[in-house]
Amino acid sequence: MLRQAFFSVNAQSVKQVETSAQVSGSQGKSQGRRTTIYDIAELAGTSPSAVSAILNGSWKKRRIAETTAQRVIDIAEAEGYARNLQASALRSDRSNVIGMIMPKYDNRYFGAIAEQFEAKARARGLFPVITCTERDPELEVAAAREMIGYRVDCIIATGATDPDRITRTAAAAGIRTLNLDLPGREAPSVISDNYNGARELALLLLDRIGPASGPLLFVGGRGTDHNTAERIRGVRDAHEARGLALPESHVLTCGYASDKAQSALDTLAFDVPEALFVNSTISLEGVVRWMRSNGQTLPFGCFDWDPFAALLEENVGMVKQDVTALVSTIFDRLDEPSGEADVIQIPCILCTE
Amino acid sequence: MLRQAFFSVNAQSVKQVETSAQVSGSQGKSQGRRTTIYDIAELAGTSPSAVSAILNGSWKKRRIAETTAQRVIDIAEAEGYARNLQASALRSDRSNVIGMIMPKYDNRYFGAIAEQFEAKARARGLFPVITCTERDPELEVAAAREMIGYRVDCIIATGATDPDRITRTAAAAGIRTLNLDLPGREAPSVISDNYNGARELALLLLDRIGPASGPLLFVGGRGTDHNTAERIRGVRDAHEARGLALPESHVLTCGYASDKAQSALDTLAFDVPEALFVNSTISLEGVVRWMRSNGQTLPFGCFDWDPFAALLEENVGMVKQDVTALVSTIFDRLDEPSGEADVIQIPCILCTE
DNA sequence: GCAACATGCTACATCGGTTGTGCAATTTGC
DNA sequence: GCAAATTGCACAACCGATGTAGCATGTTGC
Repeated sequence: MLRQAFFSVNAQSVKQVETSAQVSGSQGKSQGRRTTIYDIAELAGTSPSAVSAILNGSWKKRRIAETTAQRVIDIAEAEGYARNLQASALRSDRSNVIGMIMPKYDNRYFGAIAEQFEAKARARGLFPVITCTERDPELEVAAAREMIGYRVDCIIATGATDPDRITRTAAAAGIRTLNLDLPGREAPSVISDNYNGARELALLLLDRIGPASGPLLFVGGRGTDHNTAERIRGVRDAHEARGLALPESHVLTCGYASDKAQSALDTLAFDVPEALFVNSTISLEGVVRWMRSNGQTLPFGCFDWDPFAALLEENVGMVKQDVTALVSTIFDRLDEPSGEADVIQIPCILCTE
Repeated sequence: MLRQAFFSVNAQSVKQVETSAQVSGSQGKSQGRRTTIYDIAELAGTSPSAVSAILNGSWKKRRIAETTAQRVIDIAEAEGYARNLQASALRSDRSNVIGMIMPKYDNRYFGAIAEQFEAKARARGLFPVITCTERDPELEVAAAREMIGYRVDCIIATGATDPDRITRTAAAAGIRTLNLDLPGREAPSVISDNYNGARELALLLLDRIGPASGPLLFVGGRGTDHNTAERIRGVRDAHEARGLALPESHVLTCGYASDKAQSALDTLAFDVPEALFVNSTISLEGVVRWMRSNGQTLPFGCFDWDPFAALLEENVGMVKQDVTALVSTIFDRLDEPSGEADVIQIPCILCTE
């Protein structure tokens, strides 16, 4: 690790910059003291309540003269005023913050959800706050509690291990929750149609390896997880549709970590089947590492899409979840009267080639 | 899209659940009214200030009897009390929130930064808030302003297009900023050693295609971006070290979008060089799509690592940025006395195989 | 010329905590 | 047995914004 002045000293392609203009430390001329409506009121010769009304836009209906408003707005601008949202939220009991609890950031699916959630939240004038809980149920509740402490308007629990616990915790403070990706029983949910997505992909795989090749190997996910269960059901029904059975031994729900998938395959007690159904891109990492280190090349399909995994030669197809539809549907449900705790399922997109 | 009661009706592998226990809507028995220290004080027969001290841990130095403390704690527990952090932060002027501004979530580098940032922040008792600004300078400042409104203790600007603008905006409110991944002039920065990472990878590529093969083609990134400039410098010096020149025509700084990379290659005015230096995994997506659709297979190296891209047959090497070191160094700098606006560079890891 | 009304603003209580100050009640010192 | 010290807590003044209630002016109606 090397430490140096701004722009490496030996940088030739980068213009050397004058250091005279540097602000020392983080203090500008306005030292620490943040401007409040009281400061502005004094400067403008009005009352704090007028300033408040003017700066939060409610001044028209409070009959404040346009000239006063403009004067205050100009001063606020000049002083670099930023409303203290804590104080505002405390008083008005509306934080305008919407929280999302997210298991991981290590795949495109959750990344896309995060980005679209933020964009849609901002479009509604809400401030999005995402927090990642590493699939740890304790951390999920802790994060929910923290968000409750900030009095967020709503919490969206994405892929939560125990969504109902989050719902109950939040409900105790009068805060709504919605479930995304994994369903809960006590709050409205929006998830993918895991069953049909998995069924289609399994059929594709089975037809690729031909009728005499026996069952697929299902790798990854948690057996207790609703989506994994639905996907297994889809894969099983696909086998049935082709006159095959999927034995229990061929379902390796070894969790979501890639190492787990790799070691599950390493310690397989029977001959490796002719194709694999992989239950997440993370598991797929382990699967491909295993294939590479064993010189195997087995065709696989994967539930979840990744641009580079899609280009691997062994790839037969990937199920892409419809993130745009998922996120916009969850926002639609925000507007529901505080609706029923039912589940909306969104069809997936099968990407072949 | 289909809508149905919890757990699909035709689900066979999933236990049917009794619906009697369902909470209707989001209201539990405790309807909306959140418990405050005043409620608890009344229940415990003490004063609100005692409750406050007990529940925020400062009760020992306020000499409050252990028995009283335990009684209050038990009541708080039973009532499901959650401290109003807005009020708390408002009064104490410490929000315990640390903000991060992030350009995208669509690659492993930023995903890993986000996860490690959150973990480290929580380990310090801070609440991490990340917001993604889609590489839009306006959105960056808007997000910073919003965080300032919430009086975050510090803002970390990751890969910011205009970090100094963020620093100045925050400084006006007395809030510190730090720069990660891309350096700024007015706040402490921690970035990767882009020059040496790029140089090493370029040497690897040049040696792979042999001495007579001419220059590489550099694809992706923004020319104005410090890291891209440093990487170009590294690539250029690598050429020089092998007695080659890197002509301007061979530097395609077409931005970070994958489509841009693809179309830049499609409209190339000269013969494609024998190997590519790709400046991000996102650009690499476009590059690989272009190769696939043109039947080309060119060896490439990429600055930034992706587990599946690493497994593509054309891959020669990937530069993995040391996220653990980057994030822990940025947290170290948080503790500096409010230090100099200098840049610390972290070496990268070259992944071949 | 005076009531009635509109206009443009101010005063003040409030949201839920935090914290310096102070004061009884109890314990200790001698 | 009385002063000094300690223990255990309550009071009240905030933090910054919001919104209701109200109070001066000026304007209109007749």
